[in-house]
Amino acid sequence: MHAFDVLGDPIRRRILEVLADGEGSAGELGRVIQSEFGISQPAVSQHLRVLRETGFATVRSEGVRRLYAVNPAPLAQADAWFDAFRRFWEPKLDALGTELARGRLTQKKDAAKASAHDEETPETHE
Amino acid sequence: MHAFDVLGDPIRRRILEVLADGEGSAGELGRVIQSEFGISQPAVSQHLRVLRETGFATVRSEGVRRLYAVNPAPLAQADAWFDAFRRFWEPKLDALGTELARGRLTQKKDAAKASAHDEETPETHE
DNA sequence: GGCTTGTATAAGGCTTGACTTATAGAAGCG
DNA sequence: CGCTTCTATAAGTCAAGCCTTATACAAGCC
Repeated sequence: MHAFDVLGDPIRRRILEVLADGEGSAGELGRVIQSEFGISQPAVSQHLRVLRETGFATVRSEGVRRLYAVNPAPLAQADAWFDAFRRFWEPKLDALGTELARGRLTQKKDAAKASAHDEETPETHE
Repeated sequence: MHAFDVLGDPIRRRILEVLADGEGSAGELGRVIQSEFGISQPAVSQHLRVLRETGFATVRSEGVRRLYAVNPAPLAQADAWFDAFRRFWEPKLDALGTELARGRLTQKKDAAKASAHDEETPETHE
């Protein structure tokens, strides 16, 4: 599943937005999402699975709870697709400034580490 | 159709990438896409329709040709979704610098104009 | 151990969207 | 005009993904 397919689902986007405020248990997320979208607990759990398996979220167990958190690397990678188009709407910045603003220089290693997951170039075309 | 659903398709992403190098006719695009993905001419035309109808591409007729070009506004808007997560991978910039880098200040009017299209808040949640 | 709470998986139905082939429409040329 | 080129639309098939209900599993408590 490509990154943009993952982000194509409004429920998964919402889950990530909630997680952006800090980690949360499956139950907490479930209550928020169920109240907002009116879907069942298993449906939420299935979305969490997708986020896990595609690397957009990480989990850790704490007692009976499962605590989810945002994993930034795949998000940063998806966002990088827009690089080819930024010149259409961003004011000119010198190259170094742009790199700094984009975080490419300081985050290269992190991106490499985190993308050890998969989804690198799964299809024919990326 | 949400922006990320549009971008979820690898063929549509590829079309936009090709168009990033400048406008091209449906036929030129068709030849590239067909050779790369092995799909039919109508399939390409249908993808072009989606890009047109969602505002990601514009068309103008020139004789018998139909010339497509990138329309940056919806792309910029889709990219803006990542704003909530940039702090995870971007180095700190003072607020003004960030706004400049993002192009929000100088492009606000363009974004407003172009989003007259639709897709603003089509579903219950955005 | 048995109950309760928290979470995940299984199985099946339904919808959506992307493809195909066939065909239509529009512009230019002889 | 009739033919060719370029592009779009129509209709139908098929697969993928998201949902539901039912159920399983895991941890803590009595």
